[in-house]
Amino acid sequence: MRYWLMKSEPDEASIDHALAAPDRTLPWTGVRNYQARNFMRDDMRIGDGVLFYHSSCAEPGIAGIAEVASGCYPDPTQFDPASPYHDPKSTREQPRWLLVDVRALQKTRLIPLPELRSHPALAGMQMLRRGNRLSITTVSADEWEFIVGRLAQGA
DNA sequence: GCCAACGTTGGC
DNA sequence: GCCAACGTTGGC
Repeated sequence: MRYWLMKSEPDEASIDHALAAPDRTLPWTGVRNYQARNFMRDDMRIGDGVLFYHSSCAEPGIAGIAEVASGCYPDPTQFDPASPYHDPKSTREQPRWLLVDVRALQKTRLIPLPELRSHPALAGMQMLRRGNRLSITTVSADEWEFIVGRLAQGA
């Protein structure tokens, strides 16, 4: 069992959107970075824990807990010329981009980015590293325990 | 809107 | 393969 942090812009897909979706599950469309794709392809397993992070918004931070709900499969938006995620270099025979389904488990209180940075226990978090832009990053078991078991209380 | 940091592209 | 130019991310 591994743990992940996945960024989403709440205007597009917030924790509330996920909780309101059928089976509380959203296809995680739009990943267009090879390292993030490879995490989904090579390392994610169904049932892995996910910290649902809101980015590019007024208050960025962790907004909920989720889980990986499917194996990876081609992201259909890459084939859609009308989609902002369209990739003309991708074909159905050889798709470049993959996604997994993510099932929301619970909304937490919003745990803001500055609060995450303030905890020495989280100093090594991949997403807190300087200049990090990856939309999917790894979370250690200790970091998961600290965030889910401590910071997320009082939701 | 600014800008630091990083990834990708493409000419050579 | 190098690397400059360009595009994107994302916090502030």
